[in-house]
Amino acid sequence: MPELPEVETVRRGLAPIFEGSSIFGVELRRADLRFPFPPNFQARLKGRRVATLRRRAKYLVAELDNDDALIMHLGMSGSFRIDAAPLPGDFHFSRSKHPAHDHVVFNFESGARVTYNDPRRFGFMLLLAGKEIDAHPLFAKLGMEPLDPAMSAGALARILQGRATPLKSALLDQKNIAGLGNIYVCEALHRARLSPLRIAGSLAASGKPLKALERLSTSIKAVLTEAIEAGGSSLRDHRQTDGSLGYFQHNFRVYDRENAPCPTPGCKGLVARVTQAGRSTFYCPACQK
DNA sequence: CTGTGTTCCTGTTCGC
DNA sequence: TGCGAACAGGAACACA
Repeated sequence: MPELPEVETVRRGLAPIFEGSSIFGVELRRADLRFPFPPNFQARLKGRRVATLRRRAKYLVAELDNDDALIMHLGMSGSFRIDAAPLPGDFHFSRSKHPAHDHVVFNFESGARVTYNDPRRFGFMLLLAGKEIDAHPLFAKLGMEPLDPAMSAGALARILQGRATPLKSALLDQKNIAGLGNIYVCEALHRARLSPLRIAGSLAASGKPLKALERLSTSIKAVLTEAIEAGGSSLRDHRQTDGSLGYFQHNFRVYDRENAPCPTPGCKGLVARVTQAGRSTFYCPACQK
């Protein structure tokens, strides 16, 4: 599931539990996810208070009171679940059988419990010293946040200038813009009426008017903002931290809608599906140029 | 610098 | 109904 809007939705769900709370203990149900957990993972978290829970690209960053940071990535299938605090003496709460693929459990001193579940285990967790984050390989090359004020037609022009790669690939590359994934790239390109197959650099030749890039910038911000407001998208069984479903998937214009009529007013096209870099791209060949 | 293919895993869906 | 193949939101990597 998790592209920027889903990760942001998770962050908003977890923040009231994490921020200002002290970690009583962490349970690991296995030794690794995508990567092994860092050495002394549990010991380094125990007793720490979480200062803030922020998001960078598709990463969650829990900044701790000792200046360490817990980095969490949801991969393809990761999700968090918040369980209500148990009543005093509630044995069942702590002893009940856990669902399949519950890999990490955070117990807070407040009694709140947050469980990380990830069937495919493409997600991972790291512990970094606060100072190390920006220099870490996973963060050092990340591009700009698409909802940052710095994101603009001009910024897109600088990124895309001279690039021979298809526009979709360029937008999916986290080194250019950080946080877009397959769904929202398809959706943003449709809104901007730009073909995912178009060579990225062709939009940004020097001296070229920025009109198309203005549309792209606006579309990216709009689709992400709307998706966050809708609580993200729930494909398959993905849920928010409180168990409710996001509903932005009902607003997809092209994603997973092969052969559906193009939703652009007045357009007679049908949504097509092609493969780029091994992944499905959905777009309207009639109105996306 | 390119794009493509592969890999890490499991679950769901689709075609026969 | 069963069974195998294809495919799925990410991202690093090797390779040509």
